[in-house]
Amino acid sequence: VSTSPLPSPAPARRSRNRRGEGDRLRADIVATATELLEATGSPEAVTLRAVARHIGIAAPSIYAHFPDRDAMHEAVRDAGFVDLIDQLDAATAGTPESEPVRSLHLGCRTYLRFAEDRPNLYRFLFGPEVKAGPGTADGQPAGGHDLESGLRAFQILVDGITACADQGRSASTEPWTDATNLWVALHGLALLHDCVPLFPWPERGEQVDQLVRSLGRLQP
Amino acid sequence: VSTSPLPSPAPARRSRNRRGEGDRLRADIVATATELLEATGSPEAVTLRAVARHIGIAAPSIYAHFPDRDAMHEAVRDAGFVDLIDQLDAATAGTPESEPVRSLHLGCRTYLRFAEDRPNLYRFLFGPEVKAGPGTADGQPAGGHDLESGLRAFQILVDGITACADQGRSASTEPWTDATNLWVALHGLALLHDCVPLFPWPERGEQVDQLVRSLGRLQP
DNA sequence: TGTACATCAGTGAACGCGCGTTCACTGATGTAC
DNA sequence: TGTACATCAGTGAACGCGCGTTCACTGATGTAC
Repeated sequence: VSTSPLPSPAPARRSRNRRGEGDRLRADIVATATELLEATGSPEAVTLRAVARHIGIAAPSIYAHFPDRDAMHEAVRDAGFVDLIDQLDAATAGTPESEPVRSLHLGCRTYLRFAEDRPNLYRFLFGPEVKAGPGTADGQPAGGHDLESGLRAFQILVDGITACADQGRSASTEPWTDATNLWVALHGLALLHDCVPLFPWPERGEQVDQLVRSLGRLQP
Repeated sequence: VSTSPLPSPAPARRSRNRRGEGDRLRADIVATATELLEATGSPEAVTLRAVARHIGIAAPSIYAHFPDRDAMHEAVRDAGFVDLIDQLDAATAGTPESEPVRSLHLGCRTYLRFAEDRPNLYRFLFGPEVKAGPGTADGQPAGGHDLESGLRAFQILVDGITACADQGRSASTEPWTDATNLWVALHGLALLHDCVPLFPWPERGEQVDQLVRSLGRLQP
């Protein structure tokens, strides 16, 4: 019926895990839920039934690994943050300490490439989870979920600017504040880019570099 | 059952419009749908039935004014953009041409206040609408919806920076590019602020001013 | 002034759907003796 | 080596729900004559 790769259920039925390997299904669930999210862009489409269909299991099987749908979503978010931080770590780990400017640019470009490559996942990671009280229909952004993970990624940015300032390559006197501004700008760029694609955007790499220079107060 | 103001349906039944005033229901639908969106933060919660419940009409009555649910959502978006642009126009219209810097700051602060006051609406305005082909489950950001409206709001920013540059208050040589950077930063600030409220944010007004100065290349 | 009638602004019941979740179950896999 | 049995990794049917949408309808409001 559908020709797109993911939303059509897997044809074959998944073979049952051997004893003691039940946790493999958990990993499959998170991976499939993530793919589904990336393909559809909407968390509401990542239902227990849809995930089960694509894996080739019965829907109730998910309950062995997650208490409910929200827990599954949270697992997707957690795994996504791990991916993001891994990529940032990998990108900045390769650069020598003697080149903090290059390292900072690299980090920011990597951040943006992640958001560019996986826009729907990125939006989900930083999107607001509405948590509604039982029986109530009103929702407030939960906020603070994964604050730890976010702060860890953010610290990379602060360290980058600090390193530049230490070597006289940046005029920043408040790296934390400047890093905040830079993060904010990268976030906005990532989201607006894939939300208003028809806008006459400047060349992307150049725009990132410009933001890094301006907000990181890099010397010309 | 619920104590929150909106999600509990209106108690009384709405009195029928007089003849020739059927369009008043349309306005009520858009207003109620907008309120519902702002209260819940999730477009999925803005269902035909929920809107009808709160107005005090039967759900099928909506079909006299909108062909389907998506059309209702689009009307909410359109009305939201009108609100935003009205506020921006009002804010900048009051400042004299001799003070372009103040005008630019005012415009940006107004933009951000809108996003701060109505975060769920703002996120919806600039959020991606996924349009799925019939029968298919995959979604791509529609993009380009309301590009006109967006460009009109954006032009205010470009004009602001140009005016500053004309009077030697900004070092910008490419107002369009600089306005893009500024818009991106404002957007990111608006979204991150209400999505990660636990982050130790700098004072908001100051942060906006800093972004305007840096990205608008204002002279100290 | 009276009255038949068109139309406007809706209503109420019903449909089929996919969803989250529950429940009792099943059958292969490994283990104790 | 054989076998009873516990447990692991799930299954299949069913529930109640809210949803978008359809359909035939209704009753007040205004209008033509």
